[in-house]
Amino acid sequence: MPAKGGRYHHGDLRSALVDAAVDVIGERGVRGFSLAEASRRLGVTTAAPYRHFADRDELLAAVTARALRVFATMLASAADAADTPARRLAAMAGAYVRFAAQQRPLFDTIFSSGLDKSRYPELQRAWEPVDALLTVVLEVCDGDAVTAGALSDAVEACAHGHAMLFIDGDYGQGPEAVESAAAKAVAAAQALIAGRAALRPPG
Amino acid sequence: MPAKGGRYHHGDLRSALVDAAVDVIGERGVRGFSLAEASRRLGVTTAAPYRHFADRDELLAAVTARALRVFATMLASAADAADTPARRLAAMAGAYVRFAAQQRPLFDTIFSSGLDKSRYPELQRAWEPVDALLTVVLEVCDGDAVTAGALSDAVEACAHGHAMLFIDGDYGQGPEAVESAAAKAVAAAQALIAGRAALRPPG
DNA sequence: GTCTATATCCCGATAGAC
DNA sequence: GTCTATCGGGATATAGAC
Repeated sequence: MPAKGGRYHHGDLRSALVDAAVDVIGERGVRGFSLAEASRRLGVTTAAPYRHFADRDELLAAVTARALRVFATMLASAADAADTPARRLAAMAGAYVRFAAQQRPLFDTIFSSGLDKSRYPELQRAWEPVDALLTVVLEVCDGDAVTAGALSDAVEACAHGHAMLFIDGDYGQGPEAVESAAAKAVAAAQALIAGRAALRPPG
Repeated sequence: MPAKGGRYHHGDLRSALVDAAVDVIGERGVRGFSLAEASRRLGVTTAAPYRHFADRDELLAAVTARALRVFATMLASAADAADTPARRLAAMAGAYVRFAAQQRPLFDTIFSSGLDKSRYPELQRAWEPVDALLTVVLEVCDGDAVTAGALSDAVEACAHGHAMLFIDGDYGQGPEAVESAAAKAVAAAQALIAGRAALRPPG
């Protein structure tokens, strides 16, 4: 906590800036984020961040990396609580929606930052644990890689779509709407698993 | 066409501004859009738009309304080309993805403008034709409204998710990637239809 | 219906002091 | 490692002339 109007000397401005950025994004959206505003909230001048980040986008990348760690953790713990591969996959779809709802600034940052991912190797690395989690589909499909790839895409798309529709307010607001949306995502994943024969590419 | 540096007197600046806005959004994204830039491209001053729109957001709302009309048209013509309710639903999922790919500025505007929809009745009206198209699911489910509602949500979410993943570049670029992504959305819709029994809310 | 001119605000980024 | 000071740029929006 910086003293009001005082200087900020606790030596972890870098990390504090990431926190502040999340707050700003939560209130004003990704597009409303600015280095200046984050600095102001910490009681430092707008010049200070440049000791720790080359520019605005680099801070945004740091926020994204943190967001992806949280995301992967939520998906993993949902998967761990289920007892079959199919249930694990469905549970991750539900966790996907809950992450969007409960950590909306992080979700927005991951998917709407507008950052050119290829320019930030840090981000590509941060995505890997998330992608790895989707490999459970291989077990669901008994090692059939073609069907597994299709199922993986479909479940991911479906979970993402439910998350977006929830955020858009189509399912209402409040904790009960979150659970309702998550349940829809779980059910859709189960339906996709059940109907996965239709997913195989033509031919 | 405004003369270079000349005045703009053709009397349809309002409509021209919507066109220009689409161009700007196509090049810089929704968040890069500004009234000033759109004005500049038409050779008018930044004050001119205020004769036609109260503020920046009102122009953005006009763009969104136009985008929704195009969207509804694409979905409808895809549905018309299919011969069974189930195929119509699946065809709309494919058209959803194609719209995102072929009319990306419009898609972005609809889903990422950050506009508070409840404040623009014009937008709520513009959504109605799109929502109405999804009622084909009732036929797919033989009038079972509960399953139909769940199936409708699932297909919409899935199509939306595939569109987003395509835009994010996860499926590659180019016309062939578009068709691939659209095919995935169609297949996913079919899988959801096939597995729709799993979609019914618990109980 | 558009222009000129202007007021106001915010942002990113840098140089140099401490 | 942070501050002071500042530059340059771009946006929204308004007032008043034509």
